[in-house]
Amino acid sequence: VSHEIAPTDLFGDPRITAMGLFTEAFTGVTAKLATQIVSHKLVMAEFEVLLRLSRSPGGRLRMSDLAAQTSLTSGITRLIDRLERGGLVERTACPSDRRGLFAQITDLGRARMTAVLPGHLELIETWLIDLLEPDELDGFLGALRKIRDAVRPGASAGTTEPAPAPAIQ
Amino acid sequence: VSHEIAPTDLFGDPRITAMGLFTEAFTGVTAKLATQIVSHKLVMAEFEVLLRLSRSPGGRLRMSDLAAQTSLTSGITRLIDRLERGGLVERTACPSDRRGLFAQITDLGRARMTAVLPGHLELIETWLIDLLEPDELDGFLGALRKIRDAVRPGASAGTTEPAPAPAIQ
DNA sequence: GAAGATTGAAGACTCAATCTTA
DNA sequence: TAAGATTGAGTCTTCAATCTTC
Repeated sequence: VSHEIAPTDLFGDPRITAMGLFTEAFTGVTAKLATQIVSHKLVMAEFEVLLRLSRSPGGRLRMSDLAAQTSLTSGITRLIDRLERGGLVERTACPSDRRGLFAQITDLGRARMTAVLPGHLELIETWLIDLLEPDELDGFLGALRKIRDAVRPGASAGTTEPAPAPAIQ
Repeated sequence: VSHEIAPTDLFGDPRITAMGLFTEAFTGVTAKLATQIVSHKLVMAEFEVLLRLSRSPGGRLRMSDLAAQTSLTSGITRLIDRLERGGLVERTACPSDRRGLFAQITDLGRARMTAVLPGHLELIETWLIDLLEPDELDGFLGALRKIRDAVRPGASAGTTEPAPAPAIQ
């Protein structure tokens, strides 16, 4: 990109700058959202789980599906423990496979989400949507989709389409 | 299936989808980078600290500056403890203010970074740069810069004047 | 009193081992 | 034997309290 930078200057590489921008923008927005979520007695990971359950048919998902979809690779058991202790989710048996368990959102859980979401959406609007011109936003989301599809093949199932593809790696 | 979404459907709001895309893309890229960093006996936060030290004049920064710049709000002391135990950084006194301490990268620390960075840069190229067309990348980085400047005023030190802090959270 | 940094305690995450069921 | 889920041990993070220096 730039001819003025010596090829041995690893630390000043523009790719580092690009990734740094990605990190600072994302963690900055996330910090805004986290503050509001915490004010409703939830942490980010709990909010994420409740949101996915809210959007799932029947308000429930298998523990293993939650583990695959969220960033929590192995901590999902104790996260559901905490939510269950607070009455926001319930564990229910899976009839077709007795190894499996559903995490099911409760009425209290839905009420909590209904309380959190309006403010949450406003913050997304303020710190993401409103900062960009309409076509700039389109380009931004298009780029994110390309990246997401590349780094997380098969992850487009839970967000827009209810069709759950069997996870193949 | 294309039908209108009811205005009261909080859970299906497109703003949720936009933020979800942001999250999945970022965490997906980060996961790729983390794997390579771990293979060099570092974790992401340690790599971040060493990178900042590498890019700083004299290879050193105040503990408080590191705490402010990274996502570690209060854990910087123990992170430097670990790096110092591994011989990658050293604590040195700050002559002008005896309350302060510098974290200084060692030769061993620089060598470690020199070993990690080429592969790191390749991964950024593969999972971020190469996925986008040149002008698409420009637009993407421009959008990230706008967002970063809004959510982290003052983080773009040296480029432009720091923006005034927003009045409300 | 306030800022820079460290410490202890509590909570959360990760990894491997374990248990049950397919 | 493999998959879904839980558990225990160790590590890391967070929060408030503390100590030193400004």
